[in-house]
Amino acid sequence: MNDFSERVFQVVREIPRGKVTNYGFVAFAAGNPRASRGVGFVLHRNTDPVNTPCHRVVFKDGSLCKGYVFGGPDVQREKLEAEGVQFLPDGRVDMKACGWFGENEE
DNA sequence: TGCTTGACGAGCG
DNA sequence: TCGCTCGCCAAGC
Repeated sequence: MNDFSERVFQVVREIPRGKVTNYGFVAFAAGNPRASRGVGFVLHRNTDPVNTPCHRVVFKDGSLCKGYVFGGPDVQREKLEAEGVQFLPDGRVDMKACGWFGENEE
């Protein structure tokens, strides 16, 4: 495990329940604002989905990741809805209401 | 050992 | 405003 991926996992674990964030913020928090692609790869190789809620990480516009490997976007959406995340009519996450960008507004 | 790929994001034309 | 390209990182072949 490398420092970058460690930070990625740490940031994801800090996402409050019922909140979501995007790859760009995770990359920024991990120390590489432009490494969003690397974040996606690290989360794709996530070996501990229980402690690392990668389903709380979505696209910048709130879209779910089509490559979600733990059941698909449909399962990812169910997990988020179960945590209280609000969805828009077009199927995207309401980032304005549930977006988390390091703010301690738990 | 080096190139390519993959759950993305931002900048520029 | 839309589309293309580059940047980043790690793993697989």
